[in-house]
Amino acid sequence: MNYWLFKSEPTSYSIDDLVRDTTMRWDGIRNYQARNMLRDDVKKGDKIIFYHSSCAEPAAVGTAKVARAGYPDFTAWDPSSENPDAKSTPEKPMWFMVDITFSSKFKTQIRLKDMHENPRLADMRLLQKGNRLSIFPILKKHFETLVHLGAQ
DNA sequence: GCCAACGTTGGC
DNA sequence: GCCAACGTTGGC
Repeated sequence: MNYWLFKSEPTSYSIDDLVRDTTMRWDGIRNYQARNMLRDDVKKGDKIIFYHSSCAEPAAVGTAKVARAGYPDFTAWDPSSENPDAKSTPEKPMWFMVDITFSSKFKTQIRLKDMHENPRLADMRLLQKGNRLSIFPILKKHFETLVHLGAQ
């Protein structure tokens, strides 16, 4: 069992969209580090912190779980998709995606600035300088701390 | 393999 | 809108 943090811009896809959809495809990732994790490391049943980025109040807003482990991101070879990439083909897929399912929406969202003030979260990758990956692993204690704070 | 130019992310 | 911190591209 691994734990992850997934970033999403709420104007594109928010926790409320996930509440509505229940399950969604996490597609369109076009970064090799993130791709490698989606392909090799994100497993069914893994737990996810859903995080809103690039918005007025960046914050962890809920949890989800992996419904389907990595499989080829077919939006890459669909020219009409939002993130087409002609270098990826059905025969040789270059990009991967996973499916995630809604688990919970936090009673209180945990703002980025609050995370910075919590010593238990100090070593979380989200808070490291220069972090720009859209998904990355976190520790169990990070997940549990965020869930605990979100329930208050 | 090096590195400059460029593009993107994301907090502020 | 600004800017730091990347990642990617492409000439050499």
